[in-house]
Amino acid sequence: MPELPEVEAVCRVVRRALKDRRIVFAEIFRKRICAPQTPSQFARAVAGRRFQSVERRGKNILIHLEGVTLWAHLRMTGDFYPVAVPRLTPPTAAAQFVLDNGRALVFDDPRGLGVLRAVKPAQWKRLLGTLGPDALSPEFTAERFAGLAKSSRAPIKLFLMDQRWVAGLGNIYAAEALFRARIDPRHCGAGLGRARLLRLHRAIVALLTNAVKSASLAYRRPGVFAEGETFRPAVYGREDRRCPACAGLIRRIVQGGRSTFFCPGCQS
DNA sequence: CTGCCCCTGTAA
DNA sequence: TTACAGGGGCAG
Repeated sequence: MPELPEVEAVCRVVRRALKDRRIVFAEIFRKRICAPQTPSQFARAVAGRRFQSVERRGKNILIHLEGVTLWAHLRMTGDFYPVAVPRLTPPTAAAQFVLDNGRALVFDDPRGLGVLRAVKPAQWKRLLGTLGPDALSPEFTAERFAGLAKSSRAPIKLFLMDQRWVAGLGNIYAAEALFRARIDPRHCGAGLGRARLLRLHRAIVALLTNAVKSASLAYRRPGVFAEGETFRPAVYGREDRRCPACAGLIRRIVQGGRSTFFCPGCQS
């Protein structure tokens, strides 16, 4: 999935598509997507509502409509994009929102792991309450980050991916940030010095800031989050290839059931 | 902490 | 055929 930068790019697409629009009705093609709400409950909740704003926190998308909020999570393969002709919805579409200008916003999701839900303020506030600060928000300060990491006994890679501490990093950017900060993903936060934690904080912010620009620029083809020059991981997905910094071989290990890529030479 | 689950697609 | 995929919730 889309991690913070790609989700941000999707938010911009949604904002542009829904600006000044009203959702006439919604169609659910995969009922799991809105569970535990039934498709008709969900559709009824958003039908006829005028769009207000889009908010993002980490990888969560809140589409505020008049009177109700549409909470969306793209998980692994979710994606929003506008279509001109609502009848020509692709087979992978999980849901579609038909708008008052005759166009539609499609929620596409080949794997169907994504989440759509109509929520009231109390619910989405509770949801946000479980999340740490967005990695690109002013609340994500070096002090706060270092303080939290300092008391964590989990491997730092897992700490970074835990949305309760900082929201937005996933498997790719966690690995890339650690490479950039030259920190071994197996170390625990408590075992890292303050200087290294501050360096990691800076690496995260710099990496994501840059990636937001690339992702938004690259965002054109539905389902494709970054292509070409815009996305060149240094370590992610590059097992046994050469490290761009030291030319040593990149390694793959498993942490929390997911692949971690790192350069043993650079990251200690 | 690990492993399994949700689902489908793709590559080895 | 198997392993793996940028996520996350759950049970043990």
